[in-house]
Order: sequence, then C-alpha cells, then structure tokens
Amino acid sequence: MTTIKDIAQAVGVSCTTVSNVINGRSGRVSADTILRINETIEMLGYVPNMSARSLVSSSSRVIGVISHLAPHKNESIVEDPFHSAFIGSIERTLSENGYYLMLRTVETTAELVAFLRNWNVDGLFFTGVFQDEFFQALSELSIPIVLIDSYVSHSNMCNVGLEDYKGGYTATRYLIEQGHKDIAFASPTIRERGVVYERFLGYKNALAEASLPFRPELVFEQELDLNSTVSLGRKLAKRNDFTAVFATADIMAAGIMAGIHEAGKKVPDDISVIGFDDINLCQLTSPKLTTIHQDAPLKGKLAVNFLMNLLENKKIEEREVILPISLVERNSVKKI
Amino acid sequence: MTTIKDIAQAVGVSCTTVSNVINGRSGRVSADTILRINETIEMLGYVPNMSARSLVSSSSRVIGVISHLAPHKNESIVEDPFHSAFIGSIERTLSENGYYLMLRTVETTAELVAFLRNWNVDGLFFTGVFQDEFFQALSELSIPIVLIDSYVSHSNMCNVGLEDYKGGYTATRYLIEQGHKDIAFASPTIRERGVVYERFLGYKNALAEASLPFRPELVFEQELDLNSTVSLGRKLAKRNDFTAVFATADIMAAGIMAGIHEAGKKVPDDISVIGFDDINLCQLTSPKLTTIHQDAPLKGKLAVNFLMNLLENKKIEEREVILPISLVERNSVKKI
DNA sequence: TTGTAGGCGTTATCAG
DNA sequence: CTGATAACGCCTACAA
Repeated sequence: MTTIKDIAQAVGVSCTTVSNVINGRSGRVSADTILRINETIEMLGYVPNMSARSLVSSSSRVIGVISHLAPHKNESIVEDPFHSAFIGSIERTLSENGYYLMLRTVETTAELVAFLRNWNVDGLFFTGVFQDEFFQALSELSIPIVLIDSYVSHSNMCNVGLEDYKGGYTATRYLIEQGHKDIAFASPTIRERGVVYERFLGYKNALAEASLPFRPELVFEQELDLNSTVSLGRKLAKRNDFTAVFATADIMAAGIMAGIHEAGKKVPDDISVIGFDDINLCQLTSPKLTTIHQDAPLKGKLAVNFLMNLLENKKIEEREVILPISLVERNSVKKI
Repeated sequence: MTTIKDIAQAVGVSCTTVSNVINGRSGRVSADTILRINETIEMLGYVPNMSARSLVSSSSRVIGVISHLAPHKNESIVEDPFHSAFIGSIERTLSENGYYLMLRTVETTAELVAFLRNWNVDGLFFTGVFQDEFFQALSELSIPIVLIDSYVSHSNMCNVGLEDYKGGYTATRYLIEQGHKDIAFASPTIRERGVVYERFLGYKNALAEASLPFRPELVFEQELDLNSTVSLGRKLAKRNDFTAVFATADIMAAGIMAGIHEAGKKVPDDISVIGFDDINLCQLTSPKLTTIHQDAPLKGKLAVNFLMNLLENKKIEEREVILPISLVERNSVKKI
C-alpha cells in the first residue's frame, strides 16, 4: 500500500510537504514540487487512507442513512420503492462531493449513537422521525442531520418535507368534486405529527369543508405489505357504505385495487381509488392510478444540498423546504 | 469521547488489559478484572473507534455493495426493485455479524480500487459482472468477493446465481404448451455470459426442442425504464406476427402490458405475456402476471453467508449456489 | 496476570 | 518554502 511516506521518499521531500499538496495548501509549496509530487502520486497510485484521516481529524466524510426500525419488523428503508428511489439519488450526489454512504438499520438510540461514534459519522439522513424519545436523542447529537418527511424540528436540523396536508386535502377534494360523498381513508398507522397524520387532517378538512360527515368507521389502518393491502381491498369490496378510497401510498392503493378486483368488483366503476406518491407502479396497474404526485429524486437532491451546506457551515436561511404536490389524473376515479 | 485509555485509568489497569478484555482474550485476564472493566465500559459508554482499529489492523469490517454503473446512465442498483429487495436483507445480516455496509456506485475500475483502499474494505458484493475488463480488475483484488448473478468465476470469489437458463427455457416451454408458436423475446441488452444471455439461450432451446423456428425479428432489446418498456408494449401491439412475449424482468413485462393496453389490445386475449422475478408488482397488475419465480431475500442471505465464510477463512466446499426457479401461473397467458 | 513501547497513515504545530 | 515531531485510538510483541 502506497502511503504519503512513500511519495515523500520517492520525491525526496518530507511527509508534511506531500500532505500540504494533497490538501491543496498550495501556497506553501513551490510550483515545481507540487508538480513532481502530483506526478509521483499518479505513478504510484496513491490513495489516502480514510481511517488515518478520520483518526486524526475526528471526522470521516461518512454519511449515515438511517433506517429506524421497530424491533422485529422485517422491513427496511430500501425495500420501500419510494425511499429507495432517493437513496440512489443521495448516493450519487454524496459521492460527487467526496462523501461516503453507510446504510444502517438501528432499533434503539443506543445503537445509533454507537454507530455514530464508531465511525465519526459526519452527518445523517433520517426519514419519518416522530416527536418521540428517538427524536430527543437525535436533537442531542452534535452532527448535522437532515430529516426527510418529518414534522418535528430543531435548531440544528434541516428538513425536507412535502405538502402532506395539502396532498390529503387535494385528493379528497378531488374525489368530492367527482361526486363522491362517502370516502374511505386507508393508511398505515396514523401517528401524531407524522406524514400520514397530516394527510389525514387534509382528508378530514376537505370533508368538513364540503359539509360531509367524518365517519371513523371508514378509516382503515393497515400495514403496507402486499398481503395486508390486498386483503384490505377484499374487505373493502364487501362493503357498500362508500364509493371511493383515498390511500396514503401508491403501493397501498395498488394492493387495494388488486383486492377489489379479486373480490369481483371493478375500479373505478364500483369503487374509486386514489393514491399518493406517483411512483412508476401507478402507470402499470389497470386502470392506471390517479394519485398525488411528489418528486422523489428532487427530495433526495435537496436533502443532500442541505447536508452539504450544514457540513460546510454555510449560512442557511431556511432550514426547511416543503415540496409541492400535484394531482395526477388517471383512470382509477369515476365521476358520479 | 471515551477511549480505551479512559477505561484503563478508571479501572486502574493498562490499556493492554482493557484491549484484551474487549477483544475477548479472556484467558489472559483475571475474572475480577474482566468484570470491573466491563462495568466501566458500560458506565462510561465506551464505543470502539473503528478508524483506529482499521488503521492498525488494515481491515475495517466495512463491506462494499457496489453498483457498477455505465457512465452517464442515471440509475442505481437501489432503484431496481429486485435488487433493493436484497440489499435490505444483506444489511441486516451484515449488521448482526458486526459488519458495516457502504453503498457505492463506481464507473471505472480505478474508482473501485480507490474506494477499497480508502477504507480497507474487507469484502465486496457485486451484481451482474461480465467477463470484461472490470472482472479482470476484480479478480486481481485480494479481498473476498461475492458475485450475484454472474456467469464468470474465479478461485477467490463466490457466486450466488439462479437457474437462468432453465428459467428462460421454462417460460418459453410453458408458452409453447399453451399453444403459442410465435413467441417474442424482450430484454435489456443481451450480453454474452450474462444473466439475460442465459435466459435467452433457454428461450431459443425451448423453441428448437419444439421444432419452432427462432425468429431474430422477434427479439427486442430495450432499456428497463418505464417509458421504454411501455413504448415497446405499444410497438408490439401493432404487430401481428406473434401471440406471446417473454420478458426477462417483471418490470419490463408490466411495462409491456401497460403499452399493449394503451394501444387498445388485451392481455392475454390478444397477446400473452410472461415475466421473470416474481416481484410484488406481479400481483398488482391486471391481469396478474404469470412469471418465473425466484427468491430474492434468500439470494441476499446466501450471499452474506458466503461472504461471512470467506471473511472467516472457513473451508468452503462449494463456491457457487444456483437457486432454483419455478413457474408461477397467473393470468397473463392465454391457452390457444 | 499485567504493563511498556512502538507503530499503523495522516494532519497540525512550530521551527528553520 | 520545507521539515521535524507529536498526536489521534488502538493493537501486539515482548517484558516483567
């Protein structure tokens, strides 16, 4: 393994000089020396040892992408098609900026803290944080953190979020405009101050605004895995007390549609369905899924921007970006 | 930050002793000392500094998951729903075994080698390697490598693969048994010694075995992104010289189905479609997609097993596992 | 059973 | 402009 020392010897200078060149402190070194050093670096194929750097500088250029998992749940952030879409985007931008991405699933705050110290992690991405003990732990951390889709805030964090409330409102409002009066709501567990909660509020307010009653019996909380959503669809197909469903995720909406079809009913003729996210899947179901669009790659890009600014101690005027949503009309909602 | 030294001082022993305890060399330390040290570690919240360890041991417990990207192509391994399914599985198992996962997209072998040296990467996962310059570079590396879905082999690598040939054969054979005689083949670029190539061979041989002619004009190579596959579907719908399509990936099959439907034809009445992978999506399209099943999470698990054995220098009888495929009949193929 | 000392590759400080 | 030297946290001979 080629080290800085090897370079120094080959060129006939000291380690310090080599280090200075590598770190761009060119003011202190003669142009000629710089050239020779760079040539030798090229020739010998020198690559910096990040461990050594990290050791001496207490910082590592490692960015953690944390998937906070409830114990014993068998899913991960990457398995969610929506999230995996911007992990890719994050990795590339990070990489372009000279950072490295570690993926880590943690269950407890202790695990998280250990991980951070293990590697002198420089920054963190976190999705879907709630106002709980976990958030407490996060806010006590001294490294830059970028939250994604989180309705909590703290002075040393940034957040890139979405118009979730408006999304819920828009979806419901659209259904109402299409003549629906009895609208079911399907989502994973609704937790206070979470993304789903906001969409839920939007749903309720759209109802209220149209003087439609909110009917708790039409709220269905369910896991997002295939089996659960499909069987929810079957269950919904058996009922006759509503004409449309708003699902807070496309994968859920698609599962519900499949279940409805299995039960021998039709979307949108018997039941209308609207989703949320606008992932590719929406264009692969039939009927194609009407949904609320959000820009996942952009979310990733903005998140990385935030983190970069935080890491470089740049002034940040706004610590939060809220991305807009928009309605994408396809064919899963019927006008009645 | 608590170090080994702090522990040593607190307990009143030397660093060596603490180190011995941490690394389980309990033979050399008295039971009492071990206890006191462990208590103090707990109390002070000591966490090992991996950079320091890595520096002194030239090994880091970092495992790289490499996404080998053609330059300027805007996709990543995590964006493929099939691959992301087992990255999750990999991360968890790795984590349970005390390893860390770095995700990295590389375009050139130089980038890859730099990355490995930067972090003293201990092992590597790699998907879809071909017999090319990149493979050359890999085989000269001295660290354990586990290939996934690769038809190349080398003494210091393991491979977890799939019965791709059989999959291609089975899919085609099934279509033939259902009475189809003119069968199109849709896939991304067919590269020699690649997964797709094997499936293609299976397709051709099934045709030959049934004395059906191989018609090159029915082979469609296309990118896997949504737009490409859907437009391929539209294109296929316009032709009348075949009755069924075998697509080598479910996302492709689903896109093709969508395109066919857009063009006003029906699956399976006008054109039958069979896919490959059996991802969740298959159960969300209508008709549901008949496909060749493979077990993605198992693939991940086996890959990690291989790597663990390699890392621990265990004897490995077989350096390769080929997972079985099976046909899953749903509703996208018509008997004619 | 425990301790001492040297070194892993890099950076930073300070002197020349 | 350049070079010693110490330090980061940990491990491993070797010594006691």
